[in-house]
Amino acid sequence: MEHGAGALSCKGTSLMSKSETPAELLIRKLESIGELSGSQRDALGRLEAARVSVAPHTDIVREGDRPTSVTLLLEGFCCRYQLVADGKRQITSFHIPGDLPDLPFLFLSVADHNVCSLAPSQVAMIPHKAMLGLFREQPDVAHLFWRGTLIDGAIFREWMVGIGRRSAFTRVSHLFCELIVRMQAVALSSEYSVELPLTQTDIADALGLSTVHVNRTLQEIRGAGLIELRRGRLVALDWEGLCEAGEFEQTYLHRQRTEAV
Amino acid sequence: MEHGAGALSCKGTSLMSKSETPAELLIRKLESIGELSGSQRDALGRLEAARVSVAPHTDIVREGDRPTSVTLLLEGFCCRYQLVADGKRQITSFHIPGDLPDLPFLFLSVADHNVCSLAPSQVAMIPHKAMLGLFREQPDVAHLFWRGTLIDGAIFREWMVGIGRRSAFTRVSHLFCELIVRMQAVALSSEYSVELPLTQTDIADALGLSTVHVNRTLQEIRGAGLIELRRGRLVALDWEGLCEAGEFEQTYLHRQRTEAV
DNA sequence: CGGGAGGTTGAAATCACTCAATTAGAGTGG
DNA sequence: CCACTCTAATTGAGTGATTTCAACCTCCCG
Repeated sequence: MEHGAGALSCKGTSLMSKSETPAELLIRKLESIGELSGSQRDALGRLEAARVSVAPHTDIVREGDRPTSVTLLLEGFCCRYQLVADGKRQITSFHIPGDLPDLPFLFLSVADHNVCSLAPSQVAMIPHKAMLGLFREQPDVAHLFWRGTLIDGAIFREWMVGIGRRSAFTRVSHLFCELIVRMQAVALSSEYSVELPLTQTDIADALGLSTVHVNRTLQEIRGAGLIELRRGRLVALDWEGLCEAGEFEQTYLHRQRTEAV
Repeated sequence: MEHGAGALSCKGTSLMSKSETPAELLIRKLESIGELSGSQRDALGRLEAARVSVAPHTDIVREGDRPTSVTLLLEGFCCRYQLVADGKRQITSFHIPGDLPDLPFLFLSVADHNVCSLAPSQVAMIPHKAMLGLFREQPDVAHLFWRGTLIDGAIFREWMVGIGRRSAFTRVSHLFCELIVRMQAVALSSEYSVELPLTQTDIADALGLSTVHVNRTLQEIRGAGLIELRRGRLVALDWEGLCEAGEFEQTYLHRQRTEAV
């Protein structure tokens, strides 16, 4: 891991896909789920943060940890996961740039699950103290972050419904719909095409399926002409059809507005 | 539904199991997951609230609603649930007295799931305005409520792990462990015995199983001498064994302390 | 041009579901 | 107090979705 401390508003390095600062990304994310005033944006810009590169498949938080800072994903992809007795893995969420996967530990203190990177990633680490200071200064910003964690919860519930009550075909389609909409919201998609560095094993562990079955299900979805998925790129060839196949209703994502592609 | 407005601190009616006010219950709940100062307790006591009786199997919130108050469950039992295309139901959480099942809609505005009672229940309805006023006055209390919703999220994740990766036997055992610990935390259990007004269909819908399979699994768990379950009362005959069978680790519940029985 | 991770395939096994009755229990009204 | 009724629990049999196991293929990367 390379470290680099500094203000969250420092300019992005060459690795940033756009010349955008971490603060700008965070603001964009928050504005995709609510509204910010000028002074609130300013306060967010003053957050201190350390910038870190994370190799793929590296744990960022481990069960039992007591994190002292919050991780803002700048680039890449990561997930939350838990392991069960016999070694099986359940991925409980995927995270894209703009997400704060370990924000819950700001108030839960001790980590009850793991967070790890799935692709080479860049993150900004914001000390808990800085977050709490921001919340004291701007309580409404705290409420917006809270809203963010509540949307996380809504996504958990939606996944639960999928794992518990939907067929493999529906589940996989639904996941793709969700990821596309979420990535659109932070402008990480061109049309209905997104970069998706997931293995079939990752998808299986997220949806409570076996790899073999995910493989066969993907072939079905491809066969229905709904998607194309190769080399880490997912394209929805038939968005309407994919939504229908996934029984996807995006209300649970609680977008303020969906940004045009 | 009978209505009755008044301060949240008004004395409970005859139906209250203990002569405890709604505010006292709420304080007890919050203190099971964190700490409150005297002035914070006072502020909680000043919350205005309307008291309502709810018949069993009555929806309290419906998908698409825009609630304007928060529901504090005083007595009884309720759950969150979602329906899928073919009519199947997934219960995403169970709620016991002290819980605020629709708190998320304070910040999400539009309900993305349903909340309904499973038993005859008493609730206190606290206007959103009153909650927001409390949060303005006592930001740390807001953080404690936030912590509560984060624990909700942790429970969602744990359920996801169960539904996705654990056997029916483990899942059912785990659910019982969780409910017993949660009810102990608000002193609703005597020893390892709790009132549990759930049908096998409810359990099935919560765990992503069929009723038939739940029935057979219960027989197995009973057969192993771990529990007794009749007429709405669950008794853990072998607590250690039940925890082991359910692979139950209670860290995810993030108790401040576990109250003695 | 290996080597390795990830993807694909086939066949057999199984957990859990569906369907369809049957039984038990709690509440109701005569 | 007993039929009646409705809901919940239970049982058996047959089915099916998904898993497991094990092999093989493919593509990327050094």
